[in-house]
Amino acid sequence: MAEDDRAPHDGSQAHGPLLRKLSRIIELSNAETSCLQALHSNTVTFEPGQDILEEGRKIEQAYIQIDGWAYRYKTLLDGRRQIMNFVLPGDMSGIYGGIRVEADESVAAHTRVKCHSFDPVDLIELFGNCPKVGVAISWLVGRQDAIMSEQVLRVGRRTAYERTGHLILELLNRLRHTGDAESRSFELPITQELLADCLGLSVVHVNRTLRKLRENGIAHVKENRILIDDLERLINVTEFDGGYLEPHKLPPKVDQALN
Amino acid sequence: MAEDDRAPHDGSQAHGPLLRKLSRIIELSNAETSCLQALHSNTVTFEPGQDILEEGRKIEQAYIQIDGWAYRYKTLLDGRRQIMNFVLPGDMSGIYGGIRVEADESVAAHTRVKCHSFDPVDLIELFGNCPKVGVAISWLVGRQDAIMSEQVLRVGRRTAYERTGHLILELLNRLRHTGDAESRSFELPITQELLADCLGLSVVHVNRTLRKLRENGIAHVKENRILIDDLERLINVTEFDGGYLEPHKLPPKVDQALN
DNA sequence: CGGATCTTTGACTACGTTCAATTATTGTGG
DNA sequence: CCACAATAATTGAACGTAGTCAAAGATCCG
Repeated sequence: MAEDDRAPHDGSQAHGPLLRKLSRIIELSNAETSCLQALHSNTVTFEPGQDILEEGRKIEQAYIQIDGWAYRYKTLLDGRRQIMNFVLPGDMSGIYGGIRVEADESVAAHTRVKCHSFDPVDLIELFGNCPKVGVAISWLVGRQDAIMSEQVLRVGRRTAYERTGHLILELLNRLRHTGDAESRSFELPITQELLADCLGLSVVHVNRTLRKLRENGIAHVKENRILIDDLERLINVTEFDGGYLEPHKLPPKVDQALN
Repeated sequence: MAEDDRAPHDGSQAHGPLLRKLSRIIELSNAETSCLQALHSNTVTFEPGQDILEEGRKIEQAYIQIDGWAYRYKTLLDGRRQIMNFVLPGDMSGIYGGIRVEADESVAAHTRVKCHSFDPVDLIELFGNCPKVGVAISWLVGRQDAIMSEQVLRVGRRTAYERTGHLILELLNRLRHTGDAESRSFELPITQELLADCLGLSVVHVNRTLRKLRENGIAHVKENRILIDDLERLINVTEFDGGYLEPHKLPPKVDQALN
């Protein structure tokens, strides 16, 4: 799991999970790459349980996550908590810092989390100086938006069973984009309580749902890994269509406009 | 309700709901304003029920909504539908068109909807040519993101009663930013079925929830208007904090960087 | 006026929650 | 290396919020 971000996974670029992800949708020149690399100069580590950003507080730094699992969440006064989404290697936090002073959500590290930090205001300048990188970042933002959208559908209209299965597939696919998952399994270093707070369910019910998934021969958890036993059926049951996660090449018109 | 976008509401700018909203967070020069105005040259009208964008199809046009209610939604195969969010005057649709070819969600007009349309690729160029406008648009994107985030919390962790009340307050506040709501009431031209699909509830339950809200003297619907009878209590019950909707001035550092 | 759509209510059902207790599993210090 | 504490997973039983089904009013509109 712990990965050296200088070691390429499979012949792709050796610049860490963010560039690995971006290289699939847009071709960056050396100048542009180093433009992005400028955001990679600082490294910070957060310990499990530590807050990376806090709802309502000023966003001092933005982050590019390299390793570990974090999550974006909100809470209600009586303690109910909702996780919007997990933050995985290659994901960014706090990018609105230059524009929307206060954080709308909290972000916390669940495992030990390693990330690069930078001044969110730099991002604004980067959009001006390096439009192609701006487009790449916008693509990421759009993708996050699509993920959020699936999250609303999941929590709002899917049953507990569908919900759980669908999230598993989303995580599988997201992790595969950075080389952090095998074809049918991945490391899931989180508790059922986190899962519950992400799925809008109680811990007890998550547990029962996972059991049903296991009993049906669809997927099971073993030693902090999730193993998918019947991928096809899981896809069918959850109506999973990974299109929203996939990198598409940019429209040619845009590529021209940028060169 | 139907409003002439040349007629200022209250001494603010007379350039339609988008500029009215933006003028609260960022000062735009004449050059910048006309930069934005370039997106306002075409006008389209959609009839009730008509699709503005369709999930999975290419995004041909982006839109700035001037008037009417639309909604972004997704459906499951058996007909379950989840509304991500309502699209109100001053909101944009299809802005990722230049970057993410296919639409991740559908957008449909509920009332008659009037909007300006433009080529989403123009938006990319605009970011390069007119950074201040880029920042303004990014602010809008960030705000949408925050709204989505609240939607996840609402649907995932709030009770039906809290959910319904919270959405009412969100709509009230959003509409007030464009002058489309009074201080404690607004035109709600939608059916309970739409509300249900937004709240992740059944129509029947929405109906019962609205009744409870009415019986408790908190809010009631009359002639397609929602009237809030006890604003303070509604805010308390729903733990509503409108911060995520409010325009904040940009950090001074950013303002400098842009001039 | 008549048909269609929307709202409202009742009765019953069920999915998921809560409470409570038991059984792993993990981590820590002696 | 084990004992103990703490955390996490698992299961049962009872409950409750919200869903489904069905039917009766309202309202809208041509």
